[in-house]
Amino acid sequence: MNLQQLLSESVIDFLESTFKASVPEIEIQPTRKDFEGDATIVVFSLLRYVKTNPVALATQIGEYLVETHDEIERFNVVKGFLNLVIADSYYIDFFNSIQQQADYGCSSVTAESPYTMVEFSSPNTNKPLHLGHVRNILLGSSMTHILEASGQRVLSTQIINDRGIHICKSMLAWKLFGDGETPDSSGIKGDTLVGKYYVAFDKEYKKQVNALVEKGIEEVIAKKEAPILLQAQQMLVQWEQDDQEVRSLWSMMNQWVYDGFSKTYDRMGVDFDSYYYESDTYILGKVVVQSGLDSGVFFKKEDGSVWIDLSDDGLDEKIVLRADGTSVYITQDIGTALQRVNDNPEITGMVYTVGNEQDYHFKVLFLILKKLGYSWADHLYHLSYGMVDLPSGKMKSREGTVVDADALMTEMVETAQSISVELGKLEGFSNAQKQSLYETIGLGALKYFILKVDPKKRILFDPKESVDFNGNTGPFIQYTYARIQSILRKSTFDIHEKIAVKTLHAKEKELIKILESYPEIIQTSAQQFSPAIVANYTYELVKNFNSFYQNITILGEEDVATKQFRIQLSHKVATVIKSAMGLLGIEVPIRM
RNA sequence: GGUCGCGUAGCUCAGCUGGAUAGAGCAUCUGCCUUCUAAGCAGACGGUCACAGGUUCGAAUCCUGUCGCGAUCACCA
Repeated sequence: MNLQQLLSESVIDFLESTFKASVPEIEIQPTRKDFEGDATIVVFSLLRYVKTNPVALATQIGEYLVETHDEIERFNVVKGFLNLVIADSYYIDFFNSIQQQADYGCSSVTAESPYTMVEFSSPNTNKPLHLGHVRNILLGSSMTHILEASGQRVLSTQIINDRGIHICKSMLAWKLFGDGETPDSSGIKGDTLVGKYYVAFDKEYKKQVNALVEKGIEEVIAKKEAPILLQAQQMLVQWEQDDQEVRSLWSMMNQWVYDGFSKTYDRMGVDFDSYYYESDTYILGKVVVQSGLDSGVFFKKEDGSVWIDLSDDGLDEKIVLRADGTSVYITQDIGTALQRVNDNPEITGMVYTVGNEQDYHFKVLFLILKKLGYSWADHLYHLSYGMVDLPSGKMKSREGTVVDADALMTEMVETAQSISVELGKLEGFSNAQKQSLYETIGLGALKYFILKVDPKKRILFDPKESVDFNGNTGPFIQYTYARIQSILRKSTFDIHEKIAVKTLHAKEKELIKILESYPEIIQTSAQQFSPAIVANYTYELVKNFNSFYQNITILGEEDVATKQFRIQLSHKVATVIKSAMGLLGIEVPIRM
């Protein structure tokens, strides 16, 4: 039991025995820094149970606690606030207790732990990943780490939208204008190459539409009847009919894209435990629809289309199968969900990382799955996030106003390089070391920049201003970590040896208090599906360490015990920084 | 129009299970590199927490309404 719980129970007992008041809970919060003390009990809230004057009550509780708990050194009362001063020995003991724990903050997993599948990225196969995917991937990937640290078993996955008219467009354009170009022959990354033909299709399509309009055909009709579009549609039909030539072209170009994606994922440092392809799962939903039809969850209209009535839940009627028996989007999602549980029967829940423009879709999907009666349907979560906007407005892939993920990473790494060079850092490093550091710093800046913002909020991303390296940023945190490593390198102490310190400097105490809250931060972050909580916590820890670092001598301390304690404290701060940054998928360098 | 989300310093964001005088970074200005890495530290300046009501000892935080921005309300995915 921690001190908070101990004090809280103690106060409850005290109020019970002295005032015959049964108080359900005592909330203890950190004391504001302008007041003396470490923990504060707000007595106002107790006045409901004990009719008395707040100051008198606070004083009584304070006296009782000082008398009964060695950890409470003294107290002061300001209005209805009881500020408790906790003895240094408590913090020192606490620090010693966590000092050896390598995985401090993380909960262990048992066979009974929840088993969650996290879906993220989920790209189309007709174009490269862009800035929007970057946010998605970073959020989803980071959540897998955070959920694991909070004590869950986690599987990461993605559903790849590998079928449909959009891929046919790329395929067709490649056939028409490609001249046999391949990633190998051109040296272009596979996904980029396929994306190039998607743009080529659109260019030709627009040209044809304009030509038709000039001939006096209405624009609406021209858009539907441009020959190249009809050809693409024909190709889709051929695909569905299993036409050998189309299928093999499709396989080949999709493979190019996967090879390209996998390079991007590698560079970002993310991976997946499994992959699902819509071409495999789009039929499965239909089976579920049939069984739901049998059990009365769905109903059929005269034209043969299948619907679900969600009006009792405040939503509309929703179609789940077209009159011609083909799937709609939600049919596929139902099928995919089921397929995943079939493949991994132990799954107890799923997380979908998808932009907030699909909030309604997931509300409907989850409700349908619940109505179908699946046990895991109670643990579905839509990790919804805001769009990434550019200063120029919305990103449109067809208009070339997207920020390509690969180009973005390269740009970040180059920025890291030019700033490093300008500052004259990294002298004496080999070229390979430098390059690897630029990569770590540039990507750290990008990842942190995106993850520190509450997922719900929109991000305005200005590529020109790029990303800052000062203040609440990835590089600042990495830099602090590197400095600590430098101290540890220069110190000759054994970090594991126990030492006896009697009193704490205010900055030391502050650091220990922040370390104390780390396990709670991980849990909150997991519950709220927000890596931003971990990110902002890490910044606070780092900021406090920097203040400590600049204002207190560590290596130069005369008193050996104090010196050693400070080194150990620094070491622990470093391990927590590394752990927290690991949850965000960000590397920390030993030197920079 | 219905539904959902957002609105906090000039800018980018924390804080939101109700607590004391509202928190950082950037930008602007002051100091601090012969001393553990100055990508840093210490400080100054900067606020009608969109607006109006309500709930109560107490509201940026909870409730209602208004305004602004965005998303969504397809037999698209």
